[in-house]
Amino acid sequence: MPTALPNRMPKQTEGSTEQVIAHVRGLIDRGQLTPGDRLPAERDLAVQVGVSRPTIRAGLRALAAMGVVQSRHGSGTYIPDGPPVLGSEPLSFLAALHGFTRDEMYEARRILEVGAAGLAAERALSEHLATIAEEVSNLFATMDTPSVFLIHDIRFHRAVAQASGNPIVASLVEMVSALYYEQRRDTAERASGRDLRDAAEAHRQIYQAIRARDVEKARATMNLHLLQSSAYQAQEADAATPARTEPSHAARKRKAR
Amino acid sequence: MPTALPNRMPKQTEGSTEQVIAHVRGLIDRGQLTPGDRLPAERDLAVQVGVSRPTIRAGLRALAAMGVVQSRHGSGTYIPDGPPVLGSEPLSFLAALHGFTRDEMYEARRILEVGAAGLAAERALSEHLATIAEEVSNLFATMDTPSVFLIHDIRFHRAVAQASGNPIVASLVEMVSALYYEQRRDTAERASGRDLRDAAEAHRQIYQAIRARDVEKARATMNLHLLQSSAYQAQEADAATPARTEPSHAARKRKAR
DNA sequence: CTTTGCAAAGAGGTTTGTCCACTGTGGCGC
DNA sequence: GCGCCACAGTGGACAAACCTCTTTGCAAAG
Repeated sequence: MPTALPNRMPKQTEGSTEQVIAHVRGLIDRGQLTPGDRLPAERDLAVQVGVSRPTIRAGLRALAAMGVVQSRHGSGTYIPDGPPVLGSEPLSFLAALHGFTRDEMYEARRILEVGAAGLAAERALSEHLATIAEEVSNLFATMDTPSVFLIHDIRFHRAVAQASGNPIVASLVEMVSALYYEQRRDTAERASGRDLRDAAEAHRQIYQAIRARDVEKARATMNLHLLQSSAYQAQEADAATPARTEPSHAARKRKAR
Repeated sequence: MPTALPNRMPKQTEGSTEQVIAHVRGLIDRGQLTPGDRLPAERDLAVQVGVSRPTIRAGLRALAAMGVVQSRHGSGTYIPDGPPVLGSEPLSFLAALHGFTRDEMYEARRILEVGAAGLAAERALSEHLATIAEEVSNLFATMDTPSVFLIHDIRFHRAVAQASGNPIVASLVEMVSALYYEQRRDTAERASGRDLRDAAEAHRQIYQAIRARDVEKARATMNLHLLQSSAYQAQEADAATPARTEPSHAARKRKAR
């Protein structure tokens, strides 16, 4: 039994589960763990860190909840590859807990996406422009099926965020957009054909402004688009007001302290 | 074998740990769990959900990592009270994994905080103005101690974000600012006295624009302040160490153990 | 030689059982 | 009446299993 483990003493001063997170963080900072890599097996990690396997699992579970790692049953625990992504569940929980309104969400989207559109107009690469253009055409092609339209709507805004060239901004846009999508997919059918046509046209104008490298126009068109979308949805909500909506027990959300 | 027994229905069907998260989510959506409340004890939750206690712990650990709940040893697990907060660790891990640059971080801050400053100029309440003003005076009072100056710097920007009246925007600002603070507190001492004086003056101008309800000026002064801060820090970095960012041995991916 | 099928190894997922550390509170002694 | 302390309840951690899924490689069939 080879003893003399490197970390044996500070078990009590700090939580063991934070040791796991710190250990993984150390591996990342040291460059020994990059996107796409597989982490050591839980049983091996338990030996390395000097804690039990359930503790390792607790730490990995926390990292998975943060989106840092991703466990695949039977295969291993990996660091997600591809563009950086921030989980949207925390924001979703916050929305449920604090009762964020639709207007607040659209306002946050406006701030983020207007900025992203401005950056995209400055530095979008040709591949980004191609992706954006494709989604614009997809929007026009699916105006008759709101549920599919919504998917391309999301992809358009994601593409613009990517084109901003700033991964932090792109991640934030993605996070807030996910919240919008989550709320929207249930009510997408309410959208009128005219609204969808207006929306598609608005997206086209945003694309053209970005393509023309017109920063101010890109910001202005994106701002207008989101303001109009917010207004449309408010109208829909007004139209479909009273006792009609939720299929089951998800209806009442009143606070009863 | 009779399959659908109402009495005996274990959790074989789907991931047990997601059941825990879904259960808590259900409690929140149903309004039975609001900020400040205490969750049932782990042993009780295990009975309610129908899984074992370690599974409950795994779910709660994930929720804690998302910032949804907060466990206090010996007391219980609570839903955090106060303003909504998004954890900053996920963003910190993303920064370490994908090598976010300081410029990208300042750019994200600029987009968010310029928007927040504009909203604050529109609708800041008197209490918000008072907090902002106090931090401005604190900045001028602590120009000789950079580490303390940094604290009030953070508090000023947090106060502006709060004054925006949009909790989503405030949370996002907080998250990105935390990343800045984490990187900054180690190098705060490098700041020159002149830079701190300029920074304090910039904050004062932002405050005055917000107080005057001048939306455009609030946005412009905040934008300028963050651009200048970014430039200052770039100078500091150049002066201190010509090149020191990437981990030297980030190449080896093979486990050589 | 290629393709298909399956079994074994290895990975994460879950459970049961036990003990430890901390917190809050109420009762006991002073 | 006041302060100290023990107790019950809570989260934290460890251990030893067992299960399910994925991967992989080898053998049998074509």
